[in-house]
Formats: sequence, C-alpha cells, structure tokens
Amino acid sequence: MESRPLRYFVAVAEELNFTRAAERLGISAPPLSRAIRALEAELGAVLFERTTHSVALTPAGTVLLEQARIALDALDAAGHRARRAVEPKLVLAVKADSGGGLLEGILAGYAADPAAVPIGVRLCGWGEQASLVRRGEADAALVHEPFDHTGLDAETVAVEPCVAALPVGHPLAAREAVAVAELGLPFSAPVSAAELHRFQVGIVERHGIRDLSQILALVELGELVTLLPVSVGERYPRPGVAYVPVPDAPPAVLRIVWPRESRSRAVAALVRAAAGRRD
Amino acid sequence: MESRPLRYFVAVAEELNFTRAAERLGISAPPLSRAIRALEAELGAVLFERTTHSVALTPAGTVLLEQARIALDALDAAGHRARRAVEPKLVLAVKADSGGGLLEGILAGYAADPAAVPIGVRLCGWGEQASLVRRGEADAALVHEPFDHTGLDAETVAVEPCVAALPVGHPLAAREAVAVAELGLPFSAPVSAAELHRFQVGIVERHGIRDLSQILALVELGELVTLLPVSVGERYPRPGVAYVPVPDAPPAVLRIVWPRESRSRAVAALVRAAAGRRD
DNA sequence: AATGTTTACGCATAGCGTAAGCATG
DNA sequence: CATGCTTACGCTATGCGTAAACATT
Repeated sequence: MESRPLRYFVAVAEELNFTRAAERLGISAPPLSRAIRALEAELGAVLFERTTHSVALTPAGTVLLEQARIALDALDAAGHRARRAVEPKLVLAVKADSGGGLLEGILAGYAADPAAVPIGVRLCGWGEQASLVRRGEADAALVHEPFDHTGLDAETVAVEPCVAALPVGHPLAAREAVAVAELGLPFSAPVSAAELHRFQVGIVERHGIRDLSQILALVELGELVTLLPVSVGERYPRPGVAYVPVPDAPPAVLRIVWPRESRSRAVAALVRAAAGRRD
Repeated sequence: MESRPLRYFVAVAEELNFTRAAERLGISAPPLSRAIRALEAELGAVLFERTTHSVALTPAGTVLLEQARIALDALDAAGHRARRAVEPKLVLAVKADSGGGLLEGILAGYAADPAAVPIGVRLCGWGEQASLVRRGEADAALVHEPFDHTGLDAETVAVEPCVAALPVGHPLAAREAVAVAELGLPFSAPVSAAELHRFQVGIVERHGIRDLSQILALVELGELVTLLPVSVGERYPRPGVAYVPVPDAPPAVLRIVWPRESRSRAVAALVRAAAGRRD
C-alpha cells in the first residue's frame, strides 16, 4: 500500500467529486480517475459507486476512508516528530482565546516541574488542535469537547458553565439567567454538547470566522447569538455585548490531549500541570 | 511524507547496513543510499551516523524508526481492512498450539453471542500475532505476555503456572517440583517474564523452530530445556518428555488483543467470549 | 444540452541499475 | 587492501496533461 493513492482516495471521498478532488490535489482529473481504479484493482474492492453525475462511498470505501485518515496522519506524524526531535521542544496547540486565562497558570506550573523542557505555544484555528497532535506538529493541545478522540488520550482541565453572548439591546440581555429555549436557537429542549458544537461549527463556517473578536463583533451587531464558557466572557468584556448565564446549557469541558502512545516525560509533566495532578 | 522512503528507512535502520537492507528491499544499494539522503534533506535531520564501515541511528532516526513502524502498520491496516470489508468476517490470529484447549471454548462462546459474525482462525508463527492485528490482517489475536502493546487494547484470558519440559532421563524429571535456578538456564534468581521471553525467542531463532512439536522433539533429544504453560503440557503429552511444575517461574498470561480504535460489535463480542465477561 | 467521469495518447521525470570512486577499519 | 557507502551516468517505467469520447441529469 502506497501513500499517494491513499491521499488521492481521501480527497475524492471527501469531495465526492473527481474534478474538485483533482483541483484540490493540484492534478487533473484523468490521472486521479486512473489512480482510484488502480487502487480498487489492488484492493480487489470497489470503493465508489459512480455514475457520471454522482459519486458515493461503498462500505469498503467507508472503511478505507476511516483507516486512510489514521494512516496518513501517522505518516505526517512520523515526519514531524522526527524533524522536531533534532532540538527537542514541547509544542502545545491552543485555539486563540480558548483557555480563558488558564494557559498562563498551566505554563507556570509546568515550568516548575523537574521534567520540564522548553515549551512553545502553537496558536491554531477552530477544530485544528486535535489534528495537529495527531499529525505530530504539536505534542499536546487544549481542546473543548466534543472532538474526535481517535489516537489521543485526554484529561479534563476545567469544567465550567456557559453564558449567552447577546447584544446589549437584546430583550434578554438584562436578565439574571436565561434558558437555552429562550435564545431562539435551533435546538430541541435538552440541548446536547454535540448539537451545540454543530451549531457553533455552522456559525464559524457561514461567517468565515477566524477568532473570538469576530464573533463578538457579530454579536454586537445583532447578527448572531451564541454560547461561550463563562471564563471566556469574563476575560473578554466588550461594551456592546452582554453575557447572561444559561444554567441549562451543557457545561464547557476543556481537556488536554496528547498522543496515546506517548511515553514522553515532558508531555506527562505538562498534563500534570494542566490537569492538576488529578491522577 | 511518502511511504516508500519510510520503508527504505526502516530497512536500513533494522539492518544498520545499506547493502543488506537493499537486498531485503529487492533494489540495489545506490538508489537506497540516495533515497535516505533525500529523506534526510526533506526532514532537515540527519538520520544515520555513517562511516564507510558503520551505520548507527541518530536520536532523530530513533524517533523516526518508532513512528515509521506505526505509520507503515497503519498503512497496511488500511489496505487489509478495506479489502476484508467486502465480505465481513472476523479473523482471530492464534499461534498454533498456544491456546492449550481454550480456543474451542472461546469460539463456541462467541458463536452463541447475538453480535457474532462468521469467524476464521489464522494460524501464525512466533510473535506474529500482535503484528497481524496492527496490520489489519486479523481483527484480534491470542497472545502470551510479554508483547508489544502499541496500538492495541488487551484483556486477560487466562493466567496459569509454568512447567519445565525435560527429557525423561533428566535428573530432575521425576521431581514433584523444581526451581528455576535448578534448570541451569541463564537467569538470575527471580526470573522476570521479560527475561524468560528473551530466552524463548533465543531458542526459537537459534533452532529455526516453527511449532511446538519441534521444541518437544529437541527436549526429548536433550538438546534443550524450556518452560511452558501447564495447559500446553497437559494437552501435548509426549513419551520422551516429562513436565515438572516450576512454582517460582512467572505465570503464563494469555491475553486477547484487538486494535485500540476498534468499535466493532463483533470484536467486542469475541473479547467477551474470550475474557469471560470480566468487565 | 451540459456537466462530470473515463479512455486514448504522448511526454516528463522519479527512481532504478551498472560501473567506478573513495573512505575507513 | 578489502569492505561498504557514495557519486556518476544512462535508462526504464510510473504518473501527469491534453484532447476527445461517453453517460447521465
């Protein structure tokens, strides 16, 4: 099994369109089509049901997609970890503004550990943290649940209630507390963390958001209403935005994650510093 | 990161000799040498310290070797699992004669589980079981400790005392029990499972052994003395071989292992059948 | 008819082998 | 001085692009 055909396969499986997948890969459609056919021949399994206007994964293709992502991540990880082994330094991936002030404490606590090595923080975008760890670009990451745990171990760093971010003029902005149902969000009564996450991802994708200040700007303009961990609200006050507790929203769970097979003392020390020796 | 240079790298890292590695890969030495240099350039890291007569891994190379094995196993696994997804069937890897009669019970118990699918047993050689699971050629395996747990989850199936296999004429053959120290094996006083395992591997490699009957034949001839789980001795009596309990030997631990990320109902059912609902 | 996958054909280049160079034990 | 890694050079074959055919909506 070679890596290139697998990369091609993943592109097609994600786009479900040979032309777009080829563009993404920087090649033309014909060699891509042939590569997939060759892969199917090698495996002795049909990977896509295709008509001229539709492409869909077969059961074998679905299995291969899941396994290929794991394998390609592991391949990337091999390269990145070997490269970074030249001058060992810990990298912690963090989404900007997500720690709500905990990051400083974690880094200070870590620096006091005898197993500490130099550490750097890698800021990244929404939902990239876990992937950076899987691909070996970071040694650990701070991530809010829910996320894909594949290949990762995790410890809880903080659990805290959510607040709604509302424009100051909003009817609910002066309330002591609000219920999720009152916010007019597309949720059924007891909202799950997974539903909330899908909603947030939807916002981020629709508006092309890159950081928290963009969200708050949109809230201020009355363009959207969203939920945030209370510590984030406290840390980023903004004149035009009011934060109101939402007791029935699922709590925000912040976790530190690291590669499952890691036996690094330095990573273990960082986890201890972040999770507060909860072991 | 492409897979072929990594395969080449692993061959060199394992052989610590470009010529032998090239033979093993079925290519000649020059392209191998170039491939490694290209890989080093791509990574920006020296992987081997080489003089004309010696090749040694650098720290970066050591990291890459470990990571490359994981990645290449995952790559193999992607192919095998996709291929096998065409007609789903569970494969259990077992070393011939290692189950001591437990295998039948496990398979029968599994067949009674509502989540059961067709199952096949894949017989394999010494120390191959875990690797077969990692590479996706099997869905689970029965393995004696110790083995490399990388990427695998495990449950204990059986723990049992060891017996020494001795030729009937041996001075200790008529004893009720013997101590490890009396057997004249190259161990210090409290023998660890790891030491015992290294010793067994040594025997297997030196004599080119492929199954239990070869070992027993050598014991019968007085060529060697070894330790076995008691159930194996009971199951394979042999006129010229006496089995004597060795109370101070580490117990034999048989485990069932499966891929860490597996969420298969069928695998879970097999584990239940093997581990006896110990959850 | 228009969109999107596939086949046909010609070309560039990645990767291999042979032969010779060179450093080290 | 012999073993074994490396450089030099020429070739094969894998894999890409363009053009055109074909099938489906």
